[in-house]
Amino acid sequence: MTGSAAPATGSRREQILSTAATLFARRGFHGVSVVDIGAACGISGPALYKHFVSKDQVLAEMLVSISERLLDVGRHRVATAADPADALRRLIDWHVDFALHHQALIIVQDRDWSSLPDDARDRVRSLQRAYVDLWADQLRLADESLTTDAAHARAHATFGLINSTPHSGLLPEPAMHDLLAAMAERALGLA
Amino acid sequence: MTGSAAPATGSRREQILSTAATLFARRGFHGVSVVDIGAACGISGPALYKHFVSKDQVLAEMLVSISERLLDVGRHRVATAADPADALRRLIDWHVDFALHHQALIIVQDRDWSSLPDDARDRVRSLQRAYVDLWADQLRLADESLTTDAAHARAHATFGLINSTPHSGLLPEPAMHDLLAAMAERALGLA
DNA sequence: GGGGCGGGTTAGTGCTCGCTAACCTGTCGA
DNA sequence: TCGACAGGTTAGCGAGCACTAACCCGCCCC
Repeated sequence: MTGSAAPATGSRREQILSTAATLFARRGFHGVSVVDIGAACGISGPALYKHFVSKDQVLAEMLVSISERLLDVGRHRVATAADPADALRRLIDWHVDFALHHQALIIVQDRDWSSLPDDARDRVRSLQRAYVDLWADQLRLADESLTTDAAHARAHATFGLINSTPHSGLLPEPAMHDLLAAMAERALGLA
Repeated sequence: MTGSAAPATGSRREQILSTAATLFARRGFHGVSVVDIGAACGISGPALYKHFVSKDQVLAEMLVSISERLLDVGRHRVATAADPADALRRLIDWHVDFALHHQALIIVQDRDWSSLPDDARDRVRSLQRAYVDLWADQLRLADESLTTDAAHARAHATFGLINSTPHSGLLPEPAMHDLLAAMAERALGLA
């Protein structure tokens, strides 16, 4: 159930979403005005309200949709895996891929989630919780001595490792992918 | 109220710094007003300007001082290490320790550094660069096949792993310390 | 015992922001 | 041909912000 009755052709809408993501990543949600967003899209200021009901909603739509996507694809990867260790490797691969291709969203998600309106924040949090659980479940299947808290802590640490990529875009993409995936696998003891 | 046994010099200042760090971590620099900071300190609003020249300066002082401390202690740990692998283990230990005891500062540092005034931002960035170099140098000494870019990327990823701790304060502190240090060592191939 | 002063107060200023109002225009279906 | 409407414009409002001004009060030193 993604964003219900959207007029399928949202090219301006999507331009706004991706432009806003970049700006939010750079200066933070509260550091970017609707005039800034408009200007970066070639329109100006209040024209944004022809497409979104509020500035908050831009953020909300951005974060809800990526949380849904992370979880959906993650679930699919787990479902098609051979065993827990394989599932974890496929989760790592997916998360690294996502982080490398959506660096701005990664930054915004963990910096500005607290600026979300209440309902969207609840939704994002429950999606994220489900995503962490997905990882934690596989971790516990792969190592039965793990408590749920320890499994969650390991998952969070791995996200931190992978999500660090926007802070150091030094390597070309395939090399960066391999490096992060290898480090994550070793960190989780899959090496 | 406060009359007795107050550590005389700068106590208000430091109360403001630590209170502000907590608030900035929770809602972001731009999401916290000077009135909020004052209220959380038991004084109100503009009283802050008796201690700091601006709201920006509160952030600046906070981030510069922790960047200096990270680097200073880090350098000392390296200087007193037996070999590169030992140095890396000691760096990991120090960073984990710092992250666990200053969770708010960790969050603020990588979320709000871009809100710093120019001079402070330059200073923080150069301190952080020196700190990353400290790690990268040891990584290259421990593994001579590493390029400098690859070493920097590994260091950043390790920071991401360790700095994830504010996102999951699930485990008691010593257990969390051990878990993060072990994951970091494995991620860097020191296990 | 009076004055400098550190550290607090409240009132107010000017700016920026999110958002609304009112208006304009090109496109397109009947 | 026309009129509805999607998507743009500028003007302006009200709130909230960082910061200043002006004042106050207890403490310490001479």
